[in-house]
Amino acid sequence: MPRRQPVPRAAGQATAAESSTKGRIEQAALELFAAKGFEATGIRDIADRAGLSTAALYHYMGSKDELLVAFMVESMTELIRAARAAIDGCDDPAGQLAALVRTHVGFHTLDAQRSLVADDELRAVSDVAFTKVMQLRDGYELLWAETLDSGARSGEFSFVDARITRLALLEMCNGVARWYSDRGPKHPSEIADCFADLALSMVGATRSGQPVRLADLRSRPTAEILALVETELRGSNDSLDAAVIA
Amino acid sequence: MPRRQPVPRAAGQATAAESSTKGRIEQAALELFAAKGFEATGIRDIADRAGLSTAALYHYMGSKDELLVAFMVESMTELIRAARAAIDGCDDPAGQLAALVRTHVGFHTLDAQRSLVADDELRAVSDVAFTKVMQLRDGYELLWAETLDSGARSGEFSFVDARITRLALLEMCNGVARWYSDRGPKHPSEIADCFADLALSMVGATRSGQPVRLADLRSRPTAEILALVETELRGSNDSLDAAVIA
DNA sequence: TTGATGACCGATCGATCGATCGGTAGAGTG
DNA sequence: CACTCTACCGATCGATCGATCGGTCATCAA
Repeated sequence: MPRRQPVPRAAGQATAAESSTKGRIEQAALELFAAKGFEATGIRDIADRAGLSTAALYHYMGSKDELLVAFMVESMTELIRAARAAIDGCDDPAGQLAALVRTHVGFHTLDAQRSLVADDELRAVSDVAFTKVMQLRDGYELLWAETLDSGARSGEFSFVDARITRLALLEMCNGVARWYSDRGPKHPSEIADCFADLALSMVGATRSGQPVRLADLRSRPTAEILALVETELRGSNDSLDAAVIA
Repeated sequence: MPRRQPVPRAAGQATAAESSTKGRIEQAALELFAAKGFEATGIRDIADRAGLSTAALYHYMGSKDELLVAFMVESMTELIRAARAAIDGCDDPAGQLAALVRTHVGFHTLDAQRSLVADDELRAVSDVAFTKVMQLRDGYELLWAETLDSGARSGEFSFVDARITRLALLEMCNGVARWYSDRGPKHPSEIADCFADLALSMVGATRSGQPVRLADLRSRPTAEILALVETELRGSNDSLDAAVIA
């Protein structure tokens, strides 16, 4: 029975997540976690999909739990970085909100599986990792809270309760990863734009009495924001290249 | 070791879900499914929490899967009935939307655990049950789709895409069961009102050019809608009484 | 040619899974 | 008193769980 050869890889060359054995394992695990849930996915399922034995899995990973935690930490870290970059230099609340929403929705469409797992499997991780992921999430939600607060203070936004509005916004945007399909009728950028308008309406964004829409904003174009998201996604999907470059 | 006596129960008397052994099992299972997820919950966990042996469990239930499916079918059926009752006699789209949102949010706060399980564990049920639950859910979402469509046709609503708006609304409302706590600062009725306003803003509800809020509607009061929800919840939480009455 | 290293596998560990068995205690019925 | 029924329980079933063991084969540097 032939063994798999080590994958030749030139430094700096772009490498898809599935081309390395470790990448194949992560991709297999991600697909199964997203489709069946973490608890319902066995290591034999992962091994089968990756085309390996269960023993070989442990040559590349620590444990099933560590795999999940890695997905979550990576996902949240990249999302935070993308969001910071998207609102950077944007000082009006409406523009910030539109940037946050489009970044979040872009992330949840372009990497729907990892986003879904990161959002929904928190209860499966142990106390230590749970705390770490929750801290990341709190930091991310702070970006939203600050944007909503500044909009409310300046009078550009009007809503009854900031906390409830933030929770509603975030759940609405998280939900994208639950129904999005790349075979659906809408491109991620269309969905992102649509959600930005929904969010602006939701918070009652107005300027000189008139409702503000995405088209009215002198804001970063959606293509630019999605490019930011893709940069973050590419950054971790092949951590090998990052190691080579460093 | 003393055996548990059969619980004496007068016909028609109100009976909390936990007072019968079957009710205790369902309550225990529900709490665990909601907290840890269906797959992560073992029948030994359920038995321990209900104060029984695992063998005794099967005196009252068919299987772990049947328990889950029952939760889902009950939950969806009651939600549909409550929603139909809430929009009954309400012919303006804004009033219908406000009724749907408040019913949904009421349901997801007053029975947060069952709502959470019904929404999030669909992937754990087998093909046959999956189809059945999906049909129920499709029927429910049709109520929302029709309301959004009629509002768009009449010009009272304005949004870019009806499907995306519906999905965003539903995910936003489903999310309530994920963060609601009865020890939180807001009463279910306050959350429901807040969400109704968010939804009306989101769909761009206007009347003669002015934004429509919940307070502007000649709509069923929230207390009345929550009472409808509670009636539905009471209806199934003690199926024993229903059997006695029938 | 040898020795080290990376990539992997077959076999198997103890634990836990959902579910079932043959029972037993006690209340109710005739 | 005998019988039935409900309400359970201890023991255990085969299956599957995540994880680990001691290997084997191929590559490559010395």
